[in-house]
Amino acid sequence: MDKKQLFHQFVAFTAAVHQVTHELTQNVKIDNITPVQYKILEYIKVSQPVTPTEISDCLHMSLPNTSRELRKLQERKFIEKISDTEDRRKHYICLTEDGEKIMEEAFACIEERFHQLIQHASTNDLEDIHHALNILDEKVFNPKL
Amino acid sequence: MDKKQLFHQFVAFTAAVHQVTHELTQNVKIDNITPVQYKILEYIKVSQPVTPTEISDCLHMSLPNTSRELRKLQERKFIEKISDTEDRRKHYICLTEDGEKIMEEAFACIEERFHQLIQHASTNDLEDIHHALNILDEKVFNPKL
DNA sequence: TCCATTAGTTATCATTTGATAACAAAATAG
DNA sequence: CTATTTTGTTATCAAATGATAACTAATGGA
Repeated sequence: MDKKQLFHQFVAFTAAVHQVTHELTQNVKIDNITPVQYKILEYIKVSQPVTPTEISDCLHMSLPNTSRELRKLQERKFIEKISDTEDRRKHYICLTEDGEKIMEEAFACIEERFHQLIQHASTNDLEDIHHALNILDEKVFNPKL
Repeated sequence: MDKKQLFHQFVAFTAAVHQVTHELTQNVKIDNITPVQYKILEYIKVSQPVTPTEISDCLHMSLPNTSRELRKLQERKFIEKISDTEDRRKHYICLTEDGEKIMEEAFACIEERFHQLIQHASTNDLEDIHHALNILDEKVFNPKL
C-alpha cells in the first residue's frame, strides 16, 4: 500500500465523514442554540464533569470565549458549575436535568438518522463496520502511542 | 452487533475524525484566508471544474454567500470563472496557477502531518487501514444505494 | 512572605458567517 | 411568444465567532 495513495484515500474519507456528520446533525434544531454551543453541550454530555480549560483545549477555543458561551448556557439552565473543594480555582461543568433532556433528544434524533443510514446493512456488514471502526480508531485516530 | 452500541462507537469515531482533521489542518496557514474560503478552495481543488451551485450544495452555504466568497477569491487571483458555452448562466470555477500553488502547498503540509500520524504503522497495518477505509466508505459514508 | 503560575471572568472590538431581498440574464416549458 | 425556472450577483443586516487586554482569586514554590 503506497502511503501517498493512502493519503488521498484518507482525504476523501474525512471529507465524506464531515459531509455525513453534517447531514446527520443538521436537523437537530435545539431552540436558539448556536453551533458552538451545541458542540460544547455535546462535549460535556460525553465527558462530564469537565472544566472550562478542558473544553477550551478540546474544542480549540480561547478560555475567554469558552467562558462566555458557558455563561450563556448556564443562564439558560442547560449546565451548572460546581467548584472543586480541593482546588477552588477549578470549576466542574455538568449538564442540568434540562440539559440532559435536550441532549438526549438530540442524540435520539441523530441515532434515528444513523439507523436510516445503515438500514440496508446485513448482520455481516454491521460486524465489518464495527471492525473497521476499531481498526481506524486504534491505528489512526486514537493511537495508543 | 447491536445497532445501538454501533451508534455510540460511530459517534466517538466521528468526534475523533473531526479532532484529527483539525490537528492536521490547523497549521496550514494560508495568508489571510478564512476557514470557509479554505474549504471552498479545497473543494475546488479536488472537484474542479465546479459551478457555484455545486459549491453551495456541497458546502451547505447559500448561493449569495458562496458568490461573495468566490468574488473575494477571484479578486485575490486564486480562482477563475469560465462561462459555459452551452448554458451561459453556468460558470465553471477553476483554480488559477496561484491557487493551485497554495493548495498544493497546503496539501503537502497536511500530507506530511498525516505521515507522522501513521509513521509507526507496519505494511500490514497500512493494508488494514486501506481496507477499513474502503469498508466504511462503501457501507456507511458513500453507499451506492 | 513574596512571587510566579494557574484557572477563570469580564469587557470590548473586529471579523466571519448566515440570512434575506431584490435583481438580471439565460434557458426552458407551455 | 410568454411565463416560469434556473443560475448567479449585489447589497444589506444580524448574529456568531475570534482575539486580546485587564482583571480576580487561588495555588504552589522559594
